[in-house]
Amino acid sequence: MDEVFKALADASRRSLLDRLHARNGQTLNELCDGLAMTRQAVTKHLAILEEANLVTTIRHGREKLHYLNPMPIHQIGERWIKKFERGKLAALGELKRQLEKRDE
Amino acid sequence: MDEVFKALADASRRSLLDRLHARNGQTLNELCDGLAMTRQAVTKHLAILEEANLVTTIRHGREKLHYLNPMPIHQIGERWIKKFERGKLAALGELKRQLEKRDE
DNA sequence: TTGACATGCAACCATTTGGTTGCCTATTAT
DNA sequence: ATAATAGGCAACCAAATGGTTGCATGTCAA
Repeated sequence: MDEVFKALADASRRSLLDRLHARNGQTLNELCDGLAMTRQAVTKHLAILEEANLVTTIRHGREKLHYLNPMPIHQIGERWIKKFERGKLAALGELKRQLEKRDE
Repeated sequence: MDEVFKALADASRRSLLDRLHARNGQTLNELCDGLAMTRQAVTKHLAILEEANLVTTIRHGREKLHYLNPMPIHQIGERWIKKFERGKLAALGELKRQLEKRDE
């Protein structure tokens, strides 16, 4: 779980996921296109995404195809975000109440 | 958005949010209890959470009360995670297909 | 078979991060 | 008044992070 949060903490990595979301199964060089980074930097980012199981790769000859694995993102939604959804309104209400009390 | 992701990337900070989720409106010292960290380290974490708008504080005499603001978490769920929910099954299907093709 | 293409590996670098210690200030209780 | 309590500030530090460059390797096409 921690690895997933850490992987998502970087904007470049999130944009790589976005690109794979738009078109799955891209090669390393395709994913580099248009990014203001060297290929090696992208390689490192993809390694982190792979480590976090957000991306799965398949070698196909001299190419390496990258596929998005949406499960970890889904799990963060289920196991973490939803916990804060419950009680969200209560927390907001309390926050509002306390902010108002401040001005007494 | 980036600030929120970065704030959530640290396990200590997520645990602080958990604690506030369990009991809202705690003081700095209360939040320090049981953590293997100095008070100053916790202060820094809370500052990052505050910066990301995940926590709002109210001074009350010499105490500083910390309140959870669940909105940024909610927004990440809405604006980011849900995007990957759509097409999740398609992506998983394609992933499976490619993984099988690998063994041909 | 030889050159071009796709990727991998390793060393290096600056900056950020997560933490510490030491001391200072403000508020409350005795 | 004074001691204890709650928190703030600043300097410092080691390790992690995000990036680079240079070179090596494997694979495909002419």
